Amino acid sequence: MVFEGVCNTGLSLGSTSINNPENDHFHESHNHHHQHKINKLSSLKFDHVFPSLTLGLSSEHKHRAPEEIVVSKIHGEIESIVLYRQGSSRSTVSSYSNSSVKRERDNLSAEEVERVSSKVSDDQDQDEEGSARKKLRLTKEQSTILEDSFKEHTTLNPKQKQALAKQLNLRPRQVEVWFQNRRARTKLKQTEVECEELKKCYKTLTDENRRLQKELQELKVVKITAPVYMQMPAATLTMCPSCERIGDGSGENSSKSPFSIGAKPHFYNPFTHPSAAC
DNA sequence: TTCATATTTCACTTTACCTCA
DNA sequence: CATGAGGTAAAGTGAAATATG
Repeated sequence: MVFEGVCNTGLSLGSTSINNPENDHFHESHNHHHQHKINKLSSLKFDHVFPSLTLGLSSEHKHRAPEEIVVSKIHGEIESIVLYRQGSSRSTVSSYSNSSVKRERDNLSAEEVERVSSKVSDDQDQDEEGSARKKLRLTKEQSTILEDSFKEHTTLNPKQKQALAKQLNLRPRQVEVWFQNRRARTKLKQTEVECEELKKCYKTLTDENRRLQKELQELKVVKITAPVYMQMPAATLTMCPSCERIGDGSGENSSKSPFSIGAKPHFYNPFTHPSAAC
């Protein structure tokens, strides 16, 4: 049905959850549940792997650079534990920027970017204590690679995430956040497109409805002023022998229904009969 | 089967940064 | 040049779904 094909935009309420089918035995903690997770991680028993391992994590302040723990676990065994610290020039080369840096960056080589980044990071080290969080700005190169990756797959499995993070010199969490936001942007755009389609559909149906109302009014007037058969030449009228209804014997409709009146049915159900535009 | 816990994703929100009037 | 408004994107938060033991 055309209405479904074009007007069914797929808009629906409710959320969907996409599970990653390639989910393996790799686990990573999240910043956004950081305090939460740290508490949980602190209670994890790593003793069988690292008998004397202790996680010396400070409690997180909301506006303080959070640490991140990445626990790689392959086939049930902990392979590595990586501690990241956002905002530290030693832990990440990624590109924090201030306004001047951003303007410069787009025209810089990777090497230069790194230099600028470390400059910024060094600046940040000075006010690391108690400073507000700084926002990462991705370089053009990083964005391009992420976009390319997104074209291939809109979700990442942990291995892909890890590899991409390594390639881009970002933390896995940052790659993950980028994909989350990218998916959200895609969805928003799609919703906007669907909204426009629905608006068009609505307009078409409104026009159709107006036209049909007008036609109905005209038919009512005709019915009041004279019976239909009175307006037709007598020669074109035939009488149904069984029900004694009158119809015109001419035209294409006569073959289908010799007793029908009018050339075509004008009353559409938009949900079963597509309107012109939908 | 039920329950607790861990992980991932989503929707929504906050916040830093950028652009422009 | 300074500044405030508005937009955008990175990151934070809580909840739901799902997997696992």
